Amino acid sequence: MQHRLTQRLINNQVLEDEDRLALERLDPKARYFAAREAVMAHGARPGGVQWVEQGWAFRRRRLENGVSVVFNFVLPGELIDPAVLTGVPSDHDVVALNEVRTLEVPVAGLRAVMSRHPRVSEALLHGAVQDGARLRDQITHLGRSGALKRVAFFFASLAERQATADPDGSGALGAIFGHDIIADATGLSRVHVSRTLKQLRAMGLIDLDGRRWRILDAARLRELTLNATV
Amino acid sequence: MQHRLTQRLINNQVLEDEDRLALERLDPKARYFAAREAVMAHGARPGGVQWVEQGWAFRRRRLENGVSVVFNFVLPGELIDPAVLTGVPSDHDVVALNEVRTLEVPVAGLRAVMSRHPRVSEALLHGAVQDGARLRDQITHLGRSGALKRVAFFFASLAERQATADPDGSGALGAIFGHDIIADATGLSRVHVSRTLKQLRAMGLIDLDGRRWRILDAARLRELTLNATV
DNA sequence: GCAAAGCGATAACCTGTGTTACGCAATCAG
DNA sequence: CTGATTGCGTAACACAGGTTATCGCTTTGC
Repeated sequence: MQHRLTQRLINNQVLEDEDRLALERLDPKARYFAAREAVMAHGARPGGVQWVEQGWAFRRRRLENGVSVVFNFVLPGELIDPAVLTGVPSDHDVVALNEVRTLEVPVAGLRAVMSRHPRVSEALLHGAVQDGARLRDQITHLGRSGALKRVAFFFASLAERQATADPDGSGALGAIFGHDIIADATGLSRVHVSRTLKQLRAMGLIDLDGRRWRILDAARLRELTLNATV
Repeated sequence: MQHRLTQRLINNQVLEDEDRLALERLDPKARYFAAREAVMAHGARPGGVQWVEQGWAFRRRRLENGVSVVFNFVLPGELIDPAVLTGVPSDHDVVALNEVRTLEVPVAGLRAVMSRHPRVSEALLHGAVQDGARLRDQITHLGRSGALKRVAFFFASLAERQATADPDGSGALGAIFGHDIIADATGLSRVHVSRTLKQLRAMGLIDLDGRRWRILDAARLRELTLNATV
């Protein structure tokens, strides 16, 4: 069976057939999580490498003061936490947004594949580098933009990522989440998120469709965003 | 010659002797940069992988509006930009803080070593994962802490990183930089950075020694910082 | 089916930080 | 040696966004 991890790694165009086969031969074990259940806990050092096969999750860190921060979302095909490959305990938890199915292989197994199939390592490195780029974008917005741009950025990157994972989409996001999560992802208060969402809705960029956010105009959302000089 | 990249990769404890030898056999070429000179430009897709051999650099992104953001510092032994290994153009530039010497090997050369020495890839993956962790810490502070904690965090992480790179240090930082860089790294205005530094100096945590910052109390700085629940 | 809890909207008020402006000292260019 | 530039300190003022509180609607638990 060709699962989502290989699909995604193949997208990065470094894998050859034999690499793919080796990954598939690992025969991963499925795990299921309900919405809001922790797929992996902060501080854990699990013995298996997991990736999302179906559903969405998000990365969150809880602080002593009860404050929490949301980093980004984990979409199908992405590793729950690349850090398990390095043996370092995780620095955040990963929480299921809706019903999530993951696949898991033993760390040792994947490492063995990596050592015999260097392109697999390379592909994982690509993933980690891409992750870094997304985090830098988030830092850029947290540091240097106001509420409207921050929330626009939040939705724009979500829309983009969903588009690559599921190109036929209609703009409705694949998960349901409330203001609190947007607040933690943008560094704003819940009240101010509410004010800002109202604005974005008035501008016709997003809308709430039942309990599900819908992206109405991804291009204009992206324009609102802070853009780097080329 | 054992250079800084191998030293650092060895610190991650994945490399064996043969890996180290392969890296050293690449026979890197030295390059020199003056303070404030760009080691690598945003948008570049260089043919060589560079790492810092001596001196300090920092990562910065300039935006259309003239605003700029500083991500973090590049210390000896660290890659200028892991993205060159993935062929993706760089999303920020890397600027020398003082006199910097880098070493460079052709991308193809390092990739060849990676494919024959899987532990080298693994070590690079470790580095990328560590980088991600640092970026998440920065996001945490930008999103959920005030000016004092942000600036404290800036100095605390600088102090820690310098301590691992150069454990015998006396608290004086290995580079000279002004308020503008602190402002871009913390997402504050220059004026408010000035106010905040005054506070931190009054608290006896840092001090200015000529034009060089000195960390007086790294432990208390770290305590001031936002800490994750374990 | 009802009470309780959760979530979103909105209002009033407060404050941390941005902005603008100016003065001073140190460094630099000629 | 001197004028220009750059970087830091400080003050006055403005405002974006935080905080607290209240209300209504929806969902959840029993």
